[in-house]
Amino acid sequence: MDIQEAVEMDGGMGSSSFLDHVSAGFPLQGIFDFAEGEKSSLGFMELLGVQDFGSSLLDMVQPPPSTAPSSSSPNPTVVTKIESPELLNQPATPNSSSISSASSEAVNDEQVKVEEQEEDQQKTKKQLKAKKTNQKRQREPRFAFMTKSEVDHLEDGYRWRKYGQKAVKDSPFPRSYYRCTTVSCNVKKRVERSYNDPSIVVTTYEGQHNHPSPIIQRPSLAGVLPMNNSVGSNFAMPIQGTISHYNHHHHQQQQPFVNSLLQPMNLPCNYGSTNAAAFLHERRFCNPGPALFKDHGLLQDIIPSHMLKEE
DNA sequence: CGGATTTGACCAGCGC
DNA sequence: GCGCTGGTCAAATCCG
Repeated sequence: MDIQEAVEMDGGMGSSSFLDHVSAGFPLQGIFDFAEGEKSSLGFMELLGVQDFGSSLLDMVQPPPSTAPSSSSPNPTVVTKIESPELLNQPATPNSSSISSASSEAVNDEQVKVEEQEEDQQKTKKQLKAKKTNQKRQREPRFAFMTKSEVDHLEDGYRWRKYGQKAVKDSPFPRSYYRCTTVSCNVKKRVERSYNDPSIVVTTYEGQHNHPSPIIQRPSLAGVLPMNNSVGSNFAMPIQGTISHYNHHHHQQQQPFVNSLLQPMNLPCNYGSTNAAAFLHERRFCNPGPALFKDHGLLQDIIPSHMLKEE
């Protein structure tokens, strides 16, 4: 399974290529993919419980100029996409449109295309599935990270127990299923490798942690990790990896689900690193706290300066 | 010995 | 209805 397929599972990646962005030398090789958009104005960040940095990060993660027509202009197509009939071809929720308008700042045309294609491909599955699962399984919001890493199971500050592994169609790499080991925390994640680029690990999180990171709580780590001031957050960015976010519409969950999205969350962090330095970077963004990315100094820790958008 | 991992079986959803 | 696939379960196994 390649990345497209991998993500397609969650986001319905289409024929175009998210992976192209990756392999094309995307500076950060990172994309926040606010494909689902069933959220408020901060999209992924809000999903992650990050609320204070406004659109700066969203802007920041825009692709390089080659793929981003205009770094400063909002992208209306996102809204179009999000509110496309495909997506709304589900039992409409009162919050759908308002939430979906959210992430428009964060993505560019390329991303929108990808997202549209994903959704096109996935819409039928999702919607049909949603109808059926509406009564039974409650799907949690999902988002996926695409991370360049040599290790499959990336350290994200939480403890996971593997509960399954499946061979994935069209991919030589199996998909692993993990559950948060914390009792009463039903967060799951799936980890799989892109077969187009085996160095890329696709990690898909499902659900929200209802507890602090056990690693953060460790004194030894706490002393090392830069938890001071404004860098606190519930979320971490993969340093070298490509980030793809798919906060799935699980419309079958309707209102309760939407509400959950709008709540501050203690979502997992994802790390694309295997080295200590990167881990420290990552941890800092994983720490609970008010403001994330208050200054460019922080941003520049992880984002090339040219990726930073003037605010 | 307890917790984590492995792995085959099972189930549900979906397309044909 | 059948087969394929994703997702989960749970017994067996591994490991510290």
